[in-house]
Amino acid sequence: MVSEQSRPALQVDVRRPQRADARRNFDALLAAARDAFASKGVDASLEDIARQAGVGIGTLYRNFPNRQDLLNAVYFGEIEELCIAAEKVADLPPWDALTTWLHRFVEYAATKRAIWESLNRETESFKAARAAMYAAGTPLFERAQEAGEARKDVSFDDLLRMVSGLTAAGFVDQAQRDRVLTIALDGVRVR
Amino acid sequence: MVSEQSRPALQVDVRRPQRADARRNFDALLAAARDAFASKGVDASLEDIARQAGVGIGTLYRNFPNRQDLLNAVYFGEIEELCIAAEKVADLPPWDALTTWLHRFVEYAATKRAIWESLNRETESFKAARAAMYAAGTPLFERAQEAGEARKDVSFDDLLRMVSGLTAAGFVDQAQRDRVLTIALDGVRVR
DNA sequence: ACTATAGCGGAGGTATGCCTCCGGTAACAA
DNA sequence: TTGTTACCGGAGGCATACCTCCGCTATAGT
Repeated sequence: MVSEQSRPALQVDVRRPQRADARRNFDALLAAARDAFASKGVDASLEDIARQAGVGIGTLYRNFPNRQDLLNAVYFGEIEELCIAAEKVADLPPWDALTTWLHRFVEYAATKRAIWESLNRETESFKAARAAMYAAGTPLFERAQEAGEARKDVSFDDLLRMVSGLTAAGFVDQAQRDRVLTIALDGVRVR
Repeated sequence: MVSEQSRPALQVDVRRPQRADARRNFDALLAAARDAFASKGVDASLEDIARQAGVGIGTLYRNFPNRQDLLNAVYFGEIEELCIAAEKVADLPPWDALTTWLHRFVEYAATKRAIWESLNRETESFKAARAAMYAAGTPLFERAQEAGEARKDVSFDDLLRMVSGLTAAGFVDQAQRDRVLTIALDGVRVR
């Protein structure tokens, strides 16, 4: 619905610190948080994350005053990558563009679980991020529909929830995840 | 793999108490636990469950000495219903039998989330329950495959994880859940 | 080299959940 | 009705997580 040309700001007010040691810690925290949220969901222990990052719990809370701030930082980062990825596939054929993007979605989104769990959250910031992601992906989907490749009785919301639901779930291995994803996407394709 | 004729025992050693008040509490606990595990996942608070059931925490622990016992009681009950449901659809046409069972799976399984989360658990009891469920569902799937209705490059494990993954996830409403499930199942159908 | 200060990190207060224990209550039999 | 005892339920000990506070450390500018 929102159709600005330059992607909407989607900025988080978490500033990267100035001093070198602080920046190292900041980045380590983000990386650890990304892993933790991905493997344990949004309720991962913050103390674990700090320990994993090799910093004290105090440092975590200085950079990210509460759980939500940390989650946002990771989450919005990934959403932004997804938006960029959507732009990059724009010149592929409709169906390829869509599936390529969705596969990138699966690869990139280390926080799959967190993304999924937060799909229903009603925070302002989450709604904004969701909107940005939808704004990026919807055109790809509509193009595939108009090209007669994707079913018209399916909404983009259906599709995205299906994909993220599947990818967030735990499969035996990556191969099975891909296989199942492909199967599910086949259901979306016009036969 | 196990192919006994009468469904394997799959019994939990949780005996329903004798006295009338005790039985009431026992049943209330099971019902509350079913709800809680469904809505909050396997990590739902046991104190909440007791409160919800209107009994003291002590009563909960007398009936189910630990979280696992309670989870098993709920979980195995549902698995058992699923096994019975599989027998009941045996005389439908192959594809209908399969999808009917899967839809029943979605309806019955109030503990969808718990079932899903436990799919990867390596407890003995979980492995047993999983085996029972697979033993019940696999014939339906193989029949659909042999009838040329279901793809042969998909395993029953793929299918079940796809379905339970989807149903465990949170959708906007039941209609969307059904819609997405149908789409995904279309991907399994031979075109 | 020196110093001001941004940044560190863990001790500890608060909250919440798990599970045990035991004094009291009420169901059921006689 | 009365006694036995199965059963109740919450207080409280233990563990864990959240988050704050503040004395110490190490960076970066001069």
